[in-house]
Amino acid sequence: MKNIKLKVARVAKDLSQDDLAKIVGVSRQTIGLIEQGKYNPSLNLCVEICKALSKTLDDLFWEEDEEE
Amino acid sequence: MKNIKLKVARVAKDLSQDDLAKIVGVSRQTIGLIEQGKYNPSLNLCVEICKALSKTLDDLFWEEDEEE
DNA sequence: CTATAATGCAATATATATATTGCATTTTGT
DNA sequence: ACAAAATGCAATATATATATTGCATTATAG
Repeated sequence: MKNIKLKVARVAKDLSQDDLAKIVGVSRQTIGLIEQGKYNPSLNLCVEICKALSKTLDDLFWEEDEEE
Repeated sequence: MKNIKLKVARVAKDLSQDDLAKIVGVSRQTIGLIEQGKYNPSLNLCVEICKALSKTLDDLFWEEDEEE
């Protein structure tokens, strides 16, 4: 499923996908695909994204009820 | 770094690595290596582990200050 | 309305998470 | 002390996250 919370947190910091990608050291596509829910990032990448956006894992990546 | 919180949460539920592995649908080695901090699980796997242990991502996988 | 930036999408290539098997070592129960 | 279970470790194989490039589309600024 799409990760709206991530997108909101990113735009709240006035960052483009490309900006965030550079900060956390991945490609723009990776950020885009994560926001679109098209894949399953690694824990380390999630943590880096959280730090870049001043959030925690639960803030951005925890869904109370998830379907696949 | 080793994930002590994961190990503690697992033994608190009286589960072996193999038990937990079966519940979340991965191999025993995968659980063992995550506990030893020898790799970087996917977000989906982290979420499944959390659910199996009645914890959240922040409970098991968030470290306030991490070094690599 | 037009230029530019931001995002989506597709294809191929690479790195790495995960599976599998087998065995060694440690831990636990009796 | 012994048996059984739990864990660690190593090698090879596979699936998939991620990189890279290029182009199409959508949003934003002038």
